[in-house]
Amino acid sequence: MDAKQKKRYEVRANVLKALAHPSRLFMVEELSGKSRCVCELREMIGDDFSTVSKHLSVLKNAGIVQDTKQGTQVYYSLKIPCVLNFFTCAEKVLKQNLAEQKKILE
Amino acid sequence: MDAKQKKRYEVRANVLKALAHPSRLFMVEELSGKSRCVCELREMIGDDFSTVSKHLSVLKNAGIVQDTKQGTQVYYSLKIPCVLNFFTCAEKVLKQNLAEQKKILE
DNA sequence: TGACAATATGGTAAAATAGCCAAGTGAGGA
DNA sequence: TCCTCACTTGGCTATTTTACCATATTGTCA
Repeated sequence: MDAKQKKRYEVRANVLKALAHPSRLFMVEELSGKSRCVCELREMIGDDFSTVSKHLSVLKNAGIVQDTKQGTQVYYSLKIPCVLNFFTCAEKVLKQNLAEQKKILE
Repeated sequence: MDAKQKKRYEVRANVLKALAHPSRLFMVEELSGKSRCVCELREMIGDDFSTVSKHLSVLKNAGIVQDTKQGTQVYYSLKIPCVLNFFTCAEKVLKQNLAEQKKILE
């Protein structure tokens, strides 16, 4: 791998890294369809305001979500809907894993 | 989010986390189509043998790849091909990001 | 059997990440 | 204008991740 190729994979990995956290994954799914303000997400997740805010900025920096101010509130929405495909695939991986674990126990 | 839902997202995030590293992403793409032995992957990546081996075990533990021994070599192959979709989507995110950066510079 | 080749594993130091508290910002209402 | 609400940012510590080196392990071949 030369430097250029390496960079290519780094950049891609960063997108995945941004998604690879339970709360952020939850947010992304929650933002599919409708946009939500930080306070709504915070309530659903239950973490500190600052924690939720930082997670959102990670997603924003990765280019996955976008934000708009509406008065005193900030609304986030999903920018690239295809990230939802990750769920479908992750689900497949997990199902397969479960199936194999069952097989071992039989 | 109750404990059960939290667990659900944790498990999914773990699949993504396994993919969220440049070398591992490279391997997954490289393993699409044909299987490769550790030494081949090591040569392509250029890291230490132990490093490559550990990356592979991360992918294996996540259920993304599988391995078979052939004599003294270990061949890895992709178990769940849909992970390749990640690339397509990550690509879209990146393209969009680039397009926006260009807009800002104009 | 002994030695070597291909991997895996344990240990460890450095870097990155997560989540809390406290302090800062900015819009809207009293 | 001052206060408050909805966030964001900075600072800090605990945890996780990464990648190397050294040390097993395991199969092959002489």
